[in-house]
Amino acid sequence: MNVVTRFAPSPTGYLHIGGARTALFNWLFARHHAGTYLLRIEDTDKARSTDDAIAAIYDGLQWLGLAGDQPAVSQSAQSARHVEVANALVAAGAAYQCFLSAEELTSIREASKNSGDTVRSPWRDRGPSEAQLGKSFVVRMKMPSDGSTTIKDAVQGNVTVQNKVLDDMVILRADGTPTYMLAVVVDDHDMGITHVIRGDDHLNNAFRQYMVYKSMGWQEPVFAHIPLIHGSDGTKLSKRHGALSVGAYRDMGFLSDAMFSYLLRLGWSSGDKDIISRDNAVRLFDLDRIGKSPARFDNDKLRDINANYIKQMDSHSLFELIAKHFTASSDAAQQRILYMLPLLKERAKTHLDIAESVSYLIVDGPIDMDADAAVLLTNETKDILLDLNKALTFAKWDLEGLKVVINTFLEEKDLKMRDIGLPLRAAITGKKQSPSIIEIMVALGRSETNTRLQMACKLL
RNA sequence: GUCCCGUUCGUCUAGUGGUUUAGGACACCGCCCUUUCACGGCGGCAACACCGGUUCAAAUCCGGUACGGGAUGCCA
Repeated sequence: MNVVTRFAPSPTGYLHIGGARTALFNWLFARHHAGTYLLRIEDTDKARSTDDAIAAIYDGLQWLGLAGDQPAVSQSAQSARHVEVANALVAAGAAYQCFLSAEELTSIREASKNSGDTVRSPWRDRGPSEAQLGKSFVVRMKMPSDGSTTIKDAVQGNVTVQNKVLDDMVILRADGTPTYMLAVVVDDHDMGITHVIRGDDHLNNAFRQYMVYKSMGWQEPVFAHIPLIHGSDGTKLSKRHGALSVGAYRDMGFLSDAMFSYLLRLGWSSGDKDIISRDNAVRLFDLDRIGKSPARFDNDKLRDINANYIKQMDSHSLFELIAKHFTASSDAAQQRILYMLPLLKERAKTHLDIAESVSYLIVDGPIDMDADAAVLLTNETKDILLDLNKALTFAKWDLEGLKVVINTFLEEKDLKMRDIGLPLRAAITGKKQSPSIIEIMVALGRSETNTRLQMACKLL
């Protein structure tokens, strides 16, 4: 079978984490089966849909490498077709016109809540001859009142509901526009979707939609309802959990591949593997490896995965990433950063961590001194550092050369590296923490190191 | 209320009736490495929601309870 999947977001906001993972699973399943992955914008609710949201969704998908194989279909553009199907459904007796007023509906709902019975419109049993001409109506599906329906869900297994609990959903609004419940079925059918992979908040809807397939004599797709992603406290992901949009994670410095890898492992697994490349994911992905319980979003784990990807990056790619976040004052500064990058990336969770920590490599001449670093430079330590600076005059300026000179200096002064390491770092970087200070001296070069030691150690 | 789904360390998960003293990863703690912070190495803490049943044997199968989630919209 030629597999066709789709990701069908409603454009009411940015692409959020949950949507991104749904897109990912659809993309992966299609790729695994050498099928097609399509995009559809579910904008049947015109009031809530915006162009900005559509752009943001495309942007997020693009970043994750989950753009559709064909231009996205706009659901609202298909409304004539949806209406046509609705009319066919009415003609076949599978749907009916309902003239219930808002008040009547409310009281029926009220009554059904008390009795436990499903909401039913009296109009489902009235013939077309009783239609109230000129009055507005909606079109509802006529759900069977007995028997049961079983859906073989690829993730949830066999799920059965009694048909009598299915409500007569509205498929055409009073203004004649189609609802999502109808549009989703018609579009999935027309687009030849073979596998509907979506959030399990749609599991109940699947039974209602199933009736449309049956009434139209259409083959229903394979359903795969995947559990939603929850926040760290186990509740539905919402604003108070912090960032939700894919774009926000990109802005926080997370790599596309890391996000891809993390999202993949949220609810899906392949043995013990934690970090899975795109290629391997395509090769390994399968619906029956998707878990049935909701996963919580864990920022620490994401950061760890991202750190792994950062470590694997080559220096030049990494430099391009971080270079957007500062302006190097000279070519020399660029060379210093390139030299230090292998060391810097070992200690970073995101490339932003690196960009924020290299101020001492960017500038030439005097550097900004952090307060906690400044206190390490007492008059006593300044004297020692100035002496060291003199001793450095004839050092061979590479890692080994510097080590030799510094060790000799320490022996002569009867000191240990721990006695001068911190002040030396403070004087040269203006910081209390950094990678190996000797490596930094190598990166900075002789004259820049001398300058900084002299500037920082001027006695007051 | 009714219907549907779920429940293994704090978190993501491995586990598909005996291979399990329930494994890995993140987080946390300790030790080592070390000029600092990290990284890395080693070690530690820590889970089958509960109650019954089936079976020689159950985290795994069945039933119930509890808790969580979803649906019950002229939203998607």
